[in-house]
Amino acid sequence: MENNYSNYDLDNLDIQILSILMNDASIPYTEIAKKLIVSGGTIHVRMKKMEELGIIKGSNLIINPQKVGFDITAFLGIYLEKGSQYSDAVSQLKEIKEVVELHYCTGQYSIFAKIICRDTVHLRKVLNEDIQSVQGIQRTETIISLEESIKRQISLV
Amino acid sequence: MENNYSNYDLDNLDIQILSILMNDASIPYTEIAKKLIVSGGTIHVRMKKMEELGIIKGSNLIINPQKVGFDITAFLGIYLEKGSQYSDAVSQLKEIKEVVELHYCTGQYSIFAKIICRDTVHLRKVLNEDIQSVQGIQRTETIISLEESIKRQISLV
DNA sequence: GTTGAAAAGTGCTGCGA
DNA sequence: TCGCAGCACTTTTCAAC
Repeated sequence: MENNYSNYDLDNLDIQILSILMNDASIPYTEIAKKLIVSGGTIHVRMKKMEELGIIKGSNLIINPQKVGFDITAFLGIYLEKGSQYSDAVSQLKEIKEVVELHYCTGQYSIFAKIICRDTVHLRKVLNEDIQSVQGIQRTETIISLEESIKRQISLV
Repeated sequence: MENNYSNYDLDNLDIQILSILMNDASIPYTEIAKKLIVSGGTIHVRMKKMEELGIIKGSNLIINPQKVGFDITAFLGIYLEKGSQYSDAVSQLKEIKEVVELHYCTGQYSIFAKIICRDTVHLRKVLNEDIQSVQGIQRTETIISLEESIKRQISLV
């Protein structure tokens, strides 16, 4: 695994290419090339470089979870019995497919998770059965999202 | 804007196409067609249908924020003076580029936000200057992520 | 709704500057 | 290191099933 950190030597062109593709990965290289006034080959070389450096981790399709029947987003603050149980708890939480994001945190919670469920019945099942059976968890606090008003990537410029 | 909700009549083929592309949007239709034993044209028709229905919201390039110099992820619980100030606060928070996710919530916080910053200096500037200048905010609680252990999409199957 | 193949457009590679 | 041109591949379209 490559080391994290470091800005490398991303120049302005690299940043602009990323900025465009971060919002829509389906834009063709030739169009980006026209917009930035370089050749398509240059875009290709830059992208390849950034892929090799691990700056680009891939691409994914964004779907509307509500439209495929997943209607509830919740955040879960998790208190662990002991901090040392973190990695154990994580590997158990990874098995729960509804957990889409998980952070090791400062502050009141040891672990902070984002989960997406179909409906209230589904959420209750995940909270009461799946989460509660993870060893090392003392107790949890649930915050339910009633509306996701912003969802975007960081702005590089 | 199309109405949200409803499962539509996504059949098994639609679900499987989405499942593949959600993890890697660069896989060619022809390859998906081979895997699911249908023609490339069918994949194309299904994708077009799902795009028109608003199920697919686009695609994006996943970048490693640390490698482009964004090293700190934080969650922000925001208390509003009055609940009625929500939409006003949201439009002001939208202007802060470091805010990448924002939810209207139940529970102790009115608003829950995710922000990504370059370093501690940058974070302090966002918290003390940008967030504090938003009208209607009473106080905030900050949770800093020391490690993102899981980051994925929902599993449709 | 699906298929298969033709047409159009894009990505990739090597040579030259 | 960058740009250009040719080849391979993909997406898109469409007539036929």
